[in-house]
Amino acid sequence: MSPAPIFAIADCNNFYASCERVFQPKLNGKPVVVLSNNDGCVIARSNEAKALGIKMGAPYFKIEQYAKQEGIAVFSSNYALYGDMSQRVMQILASFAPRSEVYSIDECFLDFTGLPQNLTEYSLEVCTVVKQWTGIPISIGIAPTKTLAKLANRLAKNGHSHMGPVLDWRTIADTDAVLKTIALDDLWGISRRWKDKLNQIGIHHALALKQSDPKYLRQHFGVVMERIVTELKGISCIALEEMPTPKKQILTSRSFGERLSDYDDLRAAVTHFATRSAEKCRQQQLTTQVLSVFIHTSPFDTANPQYANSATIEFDRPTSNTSQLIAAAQQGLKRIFRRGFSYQRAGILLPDLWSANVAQISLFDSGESNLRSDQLMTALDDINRKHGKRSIRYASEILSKRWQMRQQFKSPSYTTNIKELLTIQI
DNA sequence: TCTGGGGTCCTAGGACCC
DNA sequence: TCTGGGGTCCTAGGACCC
Repeated sequence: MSPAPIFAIADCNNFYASCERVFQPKLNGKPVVVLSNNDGCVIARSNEAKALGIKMGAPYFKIEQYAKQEGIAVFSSNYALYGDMSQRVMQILASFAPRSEVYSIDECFLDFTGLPQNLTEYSLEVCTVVKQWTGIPISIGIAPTKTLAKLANRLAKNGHSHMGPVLDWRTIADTDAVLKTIALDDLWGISRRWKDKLNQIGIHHALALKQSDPKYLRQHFGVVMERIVTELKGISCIALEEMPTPKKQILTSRSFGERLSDYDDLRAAVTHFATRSAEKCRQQQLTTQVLSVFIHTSPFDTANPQYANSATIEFDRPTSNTSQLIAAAQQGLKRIFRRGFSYQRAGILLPDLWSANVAQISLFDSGESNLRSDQLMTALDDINRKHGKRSIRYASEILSKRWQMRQQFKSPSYTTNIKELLTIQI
């Protein structure tokens, strides 16, 4: 019989805020927040910012005054930096376990099954090494199921562990007493709506959920809830997934820095999104059979007329060719664009992806023209990698820049752009 | 004036076939 | 033409995650 599984989840504390601090150590101990794209709302907060009452998702314009008054350091999001820091952290974490699963930009599941070490001490060492080598503080939760590991991690983060940033669920004397104190929406996979629905049938905390009948819950909530209950009981049914599963869809979309009503501005935006989508496809060695382009006005702008529409274009054969995606995107946009609206957002969705290797070749295709266009795309990607993103672009993308995001407080891309290296003055 | 972006999974219901 | 069951495929929408 194989040993009972042991999962750990390592989670970077306030990840985006911590990344910014690595390069500005004077911000240690100070409140820091990071804003979403377009500097719209708060998506990451240091502990000090949380203590000041800054809420996750708070619109920036509503807290701007307060932030200034309290001396909160504010950053636009810098995904080049966070992505690169994430890779460094993940690489270190993976070296501490036979198997690992990168779960999100700041979280990684580790398989600790059968390790001979004292797992609490071992995990404390992992935290120390990650902090020393990257500057990023992490917490680790350990348990027989992913759901309980996530919970243990949360408890450790909130200071409920005697071992600092690490909590092994199995060292807790009375786990049911702990579960009784846990709100339903503090569990992985349960959000406000389900919490309310569970409340309605008399389930008010994690212990009550654990003790309820999985089959009954399956009928009313589906198989996802059944799994959560089973995992709370300590029976693992959500496995570690080492191999990242190939993407099933690719979405590239943005809110604009300002409202747009001109066709040419939207065309430039949509061209950019199509270009990015094609690049993502090629990076992941995928091709797409279908492209869908959508535009809409702001749902918050109730004073003006609303409009939203999308158009879907099918290709003769699956492709990842930038020119083809742009052509389709512009064709679709022409179909759905209406004059007289203030557009807030547009995007490109590729909902039907194929592995580039198994892409079917249509009967009437000449193999040679495919090869030539593949070579052209490879050359394009190479040049842009070597000389910086966007060195070579399609003309219709650069006709307008008005759609671009507001990023008032963006830090340099210290680790990914040679021109933005950290400089130190002595 | 100002409210993110990119995903996944599951389910229900309709269309269609045998 | 009618009746009925069972299966598959597709899509839209709802729920969740970070």
